[in-house]
Amino acid sequence: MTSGTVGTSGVTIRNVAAHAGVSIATVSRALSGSRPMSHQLREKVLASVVVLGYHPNLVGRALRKKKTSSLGLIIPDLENPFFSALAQQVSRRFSESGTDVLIISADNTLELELRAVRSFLGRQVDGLVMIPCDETNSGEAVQLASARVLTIQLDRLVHGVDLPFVGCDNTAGIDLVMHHIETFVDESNQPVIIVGGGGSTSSGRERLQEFTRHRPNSLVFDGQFSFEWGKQAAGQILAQGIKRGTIVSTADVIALGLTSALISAGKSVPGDFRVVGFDDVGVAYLAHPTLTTVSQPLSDMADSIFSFMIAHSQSDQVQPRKLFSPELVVRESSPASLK
Amino acid sequence: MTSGTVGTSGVTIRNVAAHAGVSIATVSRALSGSRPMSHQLREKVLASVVVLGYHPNLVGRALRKKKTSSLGLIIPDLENPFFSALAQQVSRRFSESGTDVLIISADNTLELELRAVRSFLGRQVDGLVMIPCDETNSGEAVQLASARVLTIQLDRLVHGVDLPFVGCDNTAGIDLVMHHIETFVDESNQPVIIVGGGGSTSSGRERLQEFTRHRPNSLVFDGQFSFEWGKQAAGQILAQGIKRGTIVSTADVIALGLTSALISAGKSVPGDFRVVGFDDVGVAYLAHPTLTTVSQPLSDMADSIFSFMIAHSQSDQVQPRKLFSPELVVRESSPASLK
DNA sequence: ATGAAAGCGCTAACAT
DNA sequence: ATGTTAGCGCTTTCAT
Repeated sequence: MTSGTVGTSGVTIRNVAAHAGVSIATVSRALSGSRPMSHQLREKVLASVVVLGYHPNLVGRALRKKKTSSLGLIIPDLENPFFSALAQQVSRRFSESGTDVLIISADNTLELELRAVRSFLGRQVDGLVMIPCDETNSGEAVQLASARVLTIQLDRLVHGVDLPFVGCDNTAGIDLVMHHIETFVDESNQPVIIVGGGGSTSSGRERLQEFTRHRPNSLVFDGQFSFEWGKQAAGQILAQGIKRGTIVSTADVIALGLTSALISAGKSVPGDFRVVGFDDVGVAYLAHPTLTTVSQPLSDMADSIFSFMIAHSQSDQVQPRKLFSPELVVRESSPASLK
Repeated sequence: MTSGTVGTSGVTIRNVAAHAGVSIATVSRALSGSRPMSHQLREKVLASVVVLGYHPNLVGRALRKKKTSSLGLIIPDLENPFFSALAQQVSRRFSESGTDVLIISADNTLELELRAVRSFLGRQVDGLVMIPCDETNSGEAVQLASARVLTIQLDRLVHGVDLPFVGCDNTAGIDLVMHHIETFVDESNQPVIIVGGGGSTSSGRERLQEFTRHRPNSLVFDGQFSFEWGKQAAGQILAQGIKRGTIVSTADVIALGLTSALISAGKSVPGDFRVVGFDDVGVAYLAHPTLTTVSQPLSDMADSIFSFMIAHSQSDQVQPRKLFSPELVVRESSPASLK
């Protein structure tokens, strides 16, 4: 091989040093600005960098500095629009400050989630943000992570582990929904029906519990956080001969499935069935009818994660759980009017 | 500090070697199985690994092996459901074979896209898959990437760079749509209107071109790939006093925005306006009415990327562009019936 | 079959 | 202000 023209480049700091006629330390300093140096020499080095097309090997740098300027983000499912939106906010917030956010999807699998944790730990990320897959069974993954790197749980809290958490005040969110219903719904005409997303995540469970606390005698259908379950639930409701109701669900993806199936079955929303969601995902306002739902302050949550990561890397105080207050967004599927 | 109980662990291969009373080379071999060794010794080493809670430092390994067992995936926008679905498929395919897929969102910005490329190159990913942001201006990022690592463009082709590409046969997709229209639509009653997603991406441009080739005299509205643009386009169409039509759009996100705005304005879909999308994103079948659209074989595309990456790392043959044939999915927004 | 030692690319002491 | 050198954690020759 003559001179690396193509392929995996392979031009190192040593090549740059040789080309510029300086030591490798000088090259390093010219790039980082970690020490004062003559302007002239710096220019010379920078010129060589450009000529040779040098790009620093971040692996070498990371090994030496024990720092990667990266944050790992593990999400259960890329296709859930709520998680995507959350990921986008976190990405944006850290990008602004020069930290690369690397995302791995756990594909709703505990095995892949654990592997993602191992991968990120091994790759020496400076911090880890995870939306755990499961309230109890993600414990191993979360514990492992937090024992080795600054870790924060997002949206879902794993049972029994006392670790930093940023999420939404689910109880308050449900209370907003119930207040809306008590104000605008004739429940003798459209009784409350609850459709949950399963008890395997904290947010799912908390929301479901608060609903049943308000309406202990209401019908409850419980399944997963998916469009598909929403469709099935609608089928089950109709199969029971129910003709009218106010269906409150613990996630927009469920609510959208519900609405879709109800309308396909010839029902009117909100005429026959009112439907209320939770999360305010982007498509909620595109649905027909547009979806009444609970909106979470995603951007504030991302800010909070960022602040915590910064603060913690300096001092060593524990972070309690940080809950953000959601807001009710009233749209067509359950309007602010009687009937 | 006494003995690392908490924090960034920091137990290295050397600690394991000391604990097991062997050399670090032996530990390495016990873990990798790269050389035959006595069963007894291996067990001893593995026991120490467990006792000490050792996890290999992948940064050290990568520096030495010049291989990271990771694939970089750059997507323009996490919140676009089509990209999310594509990312999920790619993730799944590579995960199965032990390669970690790390995702960075470019947040629809050329600057962030370039930074993502630099980041992945610096982190020495074994391969890079990118859905470029822009047909022409992503050239720098794609060129840089491909000069240093095996890179493949997904879904969108950057103009003028001759690099591996996996995508959909957009022309064929539009032809399917036009054939559907010619078969089932009375165009004197519902004339074709075209709503594009802008000319800055290859798929957007190709689809638009093929539409206008079929119907050179049709009205054309061009914007971006977003729900919001779909809503605006509907407003523009109605503002021109148009009462009926067959609106073909170059992406589902646009079609969903269109449908939403049309129905809000009191129009019937497909009665007044038929609407056809492209991509078949998950929510397309939840919309009201459900969306007639062109479906891409995402899983096959992911397989193709995987095969190519494997093949290329062995031989060195060039990969031509790989185009997959889409299928038409007929739903309610433009049914297979006249009127 | 096992150990000793070199070295991947980089930064940070430590010299000068 | 600049150069020399040690060493981050790991794999892989090269010895034995």
